[in-house]
Amino acid sequence: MTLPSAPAVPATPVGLAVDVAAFAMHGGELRVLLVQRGELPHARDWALPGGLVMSGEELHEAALRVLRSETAVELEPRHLEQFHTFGEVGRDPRGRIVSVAHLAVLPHGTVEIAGLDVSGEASEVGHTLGAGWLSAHRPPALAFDHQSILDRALARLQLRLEYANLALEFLPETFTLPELQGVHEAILDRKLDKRNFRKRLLSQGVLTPSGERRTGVGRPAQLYRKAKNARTAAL
Amino acid sequence: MTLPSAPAVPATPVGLAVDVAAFAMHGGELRVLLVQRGELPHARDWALPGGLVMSGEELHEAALRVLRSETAVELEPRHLEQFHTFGEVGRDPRGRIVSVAHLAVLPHGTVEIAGLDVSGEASEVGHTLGAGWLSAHRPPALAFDHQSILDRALARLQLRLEYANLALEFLPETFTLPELQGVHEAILDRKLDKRNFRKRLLSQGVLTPSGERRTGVGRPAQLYRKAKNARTAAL
DNA sequence: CCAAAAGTGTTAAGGCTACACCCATGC
DNA sequence: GCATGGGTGTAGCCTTAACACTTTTGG
Repeated sequence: MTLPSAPAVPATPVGLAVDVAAFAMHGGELRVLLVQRGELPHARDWALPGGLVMSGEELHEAALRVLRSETAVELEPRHLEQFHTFGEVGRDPRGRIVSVAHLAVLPHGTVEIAGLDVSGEASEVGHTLGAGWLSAHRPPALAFDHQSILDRALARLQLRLEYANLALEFLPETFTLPELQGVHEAILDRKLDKRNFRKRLLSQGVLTPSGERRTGVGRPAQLYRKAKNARTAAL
Repeated sequence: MTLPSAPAVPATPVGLAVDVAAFAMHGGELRVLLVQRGELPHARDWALPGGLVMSGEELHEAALRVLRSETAVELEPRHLEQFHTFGEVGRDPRGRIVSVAHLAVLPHGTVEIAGLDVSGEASEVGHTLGAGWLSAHRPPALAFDHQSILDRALARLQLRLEYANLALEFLPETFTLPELQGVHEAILDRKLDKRNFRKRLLSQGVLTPSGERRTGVGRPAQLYRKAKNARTAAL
């Protein structure tokens, strides 16, 4: 990086922000955390949580901060990664704001604890009318360029199913294979073949049978946990 | 994106920059454009071209501007994409600077025209001692965190060989299959099997024989050009 | 005719898809 | 005993990797 001591054009500061697409499972569906804006522009529209980056703050810290400030409880993501920076000049009517978009994965149970699961009235926190976990594949109309951000977040999440095993981070410590398949299906938004899925996952060696079984309606299912060596990262 | 009207911590502005890893082929080797810094910190060290983003300027425009300001000639990239944003607090000793890193591909002949091909004295332009096209896989020591940026740029470039057909952008309009294979090998930094390479590329249908042949030492080679429908993009 | 580089096919192995029935449990 | 969901195997296809010789030209 070369910083010319006297740039040709005066360098009016550019605002730097983060936006977070935080995903969790609820009722077999993939949900994304959205906030209902309380201020103009786009008042009452839904948006991804976001905010300006502070000067001594790492990008991922800023992402965690905005995530936590939008909900009453302290969300603890299992995975957090930057995936694209949105900087188009006209993307925010308030001025030049460049946003580093992040993808977050929250564990099982998050939706039940933090925020309502449907578009109903949620806890009123911060500068928003409320927050809610809404359908990730069929969200309401979003403010600014947040639909593009969400589209790209979903694409990245789907990539991470293959290369990393990010689906595991959506589940509790122990889980059954049908549950894991449900997470894949919710993320990919399509059905998968049971036998092929089991074959593939078991041959990857990322699952260890816990020995326990989950009982309920129908035949009990074997419980698994993430193997010691299982990786959850990729390029 | 939610911009709280009164952030808890005062939002001292964060500097926003771009850095560019610009690649071109030269002598069967993959080269990257580096500038030798004329100022502290890291004076006389090599670095990727970069600079602050101006307030009305798109990110890709800023990337093009720094690319052009470092070399005498007007470089015209065949491909330019953002690939990661580097924002660690301590990455630049001069203050909080977040940099959106870009990958650029320059066509055949660029190295010969714009800048020297080795680490010798290059044209003195701008705020640097000079610029040069140096080995991308075995570069000299780089300033700041630029080695990490270069590593990641190379990884992205290698990805783009598979999904897009980015290798085509390194070559002149017509080229032979052994030349194309050479580009792949230079980017991947390993040898490929000739028959498998030809089979794969020809079956993709992105190449059209031009009918001409390239003569020289040994048997003349068929010339190809990029097919009309060939794509050069991916996620 | 020799050097140099271009061009050409086959085989084996592994991964992916499609597809239908039996099993264990609770009620 | 029946409803519910869990669990299992095979065959065809395609993709990938390994591997050596012949062809065409210029000098």
